[in-house]
Amino acid sequence: MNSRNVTKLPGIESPLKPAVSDTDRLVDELRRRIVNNQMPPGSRIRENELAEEFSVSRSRVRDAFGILEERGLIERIPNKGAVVMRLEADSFLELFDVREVLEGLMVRLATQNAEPEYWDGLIELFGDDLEKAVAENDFNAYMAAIAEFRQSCIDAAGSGTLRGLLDDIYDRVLSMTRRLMLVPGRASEGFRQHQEILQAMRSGDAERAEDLKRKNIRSARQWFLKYNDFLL
Amino acid sequence: MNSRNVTKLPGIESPLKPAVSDTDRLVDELRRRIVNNQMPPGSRIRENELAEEFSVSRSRVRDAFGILEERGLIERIPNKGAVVMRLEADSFLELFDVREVLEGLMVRLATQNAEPEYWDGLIELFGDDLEKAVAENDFNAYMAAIAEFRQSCIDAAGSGTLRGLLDDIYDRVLSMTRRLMLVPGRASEGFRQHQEILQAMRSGDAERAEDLKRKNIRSARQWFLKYNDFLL
DNA sequence: GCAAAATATATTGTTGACAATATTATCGGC
DNA sequence: GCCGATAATATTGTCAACAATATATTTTGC
Repeated sequence: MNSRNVTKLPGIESPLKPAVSDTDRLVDELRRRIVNNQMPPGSRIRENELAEEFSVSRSRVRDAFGILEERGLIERIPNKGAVVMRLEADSFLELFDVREVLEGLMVRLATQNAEPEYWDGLIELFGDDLEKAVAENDFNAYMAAIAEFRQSCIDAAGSGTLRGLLDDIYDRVLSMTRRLMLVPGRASEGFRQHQEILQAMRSGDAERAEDLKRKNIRSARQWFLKYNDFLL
Repeated sequence: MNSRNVTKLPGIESPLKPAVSDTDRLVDELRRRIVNNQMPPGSRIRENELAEEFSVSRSRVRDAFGILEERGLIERIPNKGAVVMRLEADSFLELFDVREVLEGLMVRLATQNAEPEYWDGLIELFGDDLEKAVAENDFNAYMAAIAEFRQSCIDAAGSGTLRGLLDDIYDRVLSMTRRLMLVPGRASEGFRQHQEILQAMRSGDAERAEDLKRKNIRSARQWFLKYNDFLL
């Protein structure tokens, strides 16, 4: 798969990407800013500003915008400019739907492809310490654990096609995931669900793991629906 | 088929944007040629040739290439050029996997959202006449029916996000779908499966429809696996 | 003073020229 | 004739100037 779809997890540097063009660097940095809410939805982005800031020609910025647009991270209005994509509640619900089936597929394939011991590290990670951290509202620790779970699953699933789709979706929903974590009770529920999923994966029950993962996303969807007035 | 913003906001295909740019026209035409095998996988595509043929500047061709690359239809090797993406057996299997869950989601949502009578037209289409046509190897009629089934489902599902994903995948697998139809027995099996799915949808059983659709793709995957020496 | 027209500024869209790189053709040496 | 080096050609990559469009400001008429 093309190099552009490689998504860097926050904080993790991907070492296997030597040949990065100016455009790629721009895409990466802009993506980072968008998913970190440094450029909140609706922000206007001017080609000249970025070209100057990164000391590249405006053409490169333009190319980067094209890619970001195709990924659904920004919106370009002809002759007016580019703004960070603003998601409505409807779009989030749609994204939950596709996440449900795609992440379900992810854990199913991962379970089928990996040896049971592959999951021991994650099972330990999702242990008592993290449970305590979640109870004490240490969201950074939980987010990091979730990210590692996700990455391990994608790696084990071994499908570049799936990885590309999930990475795209991840970028679009990351900020919402973080906000959803603040809803009282959601984090601890999500934690327990991940424990269950990991048990199913460890025991090699791919069908059950898929089903549990789907339930996991569905419940997240429920929480979102209930609190979307506060979340959006 | 408004090409560019496939994964954009859900809802109305903006009728107020007939503003098709040169780039959009190029993307559409190249997409057409690729999925119709007029430009078979591996074909080299030169920027200058296309620029001249369509009487546009090379920059537009370049922009179009960027979009096609992001959609996985072409591959660009730096300083070497662009070639129509060549899919290996592995990639096809990966695509079957994601099709399984995404098309399953498609029929589930469609069943939930549409009135039962919505499917009467399709049920009639998948009737005795088409069965006879399939038996007599009239693949054009069958392909057209499949396309209509697909389009009706996507419309009923009403998810712009899902539509975007499915459209991308469709482009990548269309030529394979056509070839798979030639395998003796596959077309008639697919026909029966679609009849079953439609029955489930008509009766409002979304879960069953989803399950049947997933089985449908899985069986297509089996046929592909068995005959991939002839198909690739 | 206000509204509409006219002007000025800022921003995006497009192009052709030029640079960098890869591919092909040519040429000598053996 | 074959092989490697070198020149010629073709193709892609980059840029900066210019055009088109939208936005902000000023002017004008009443």
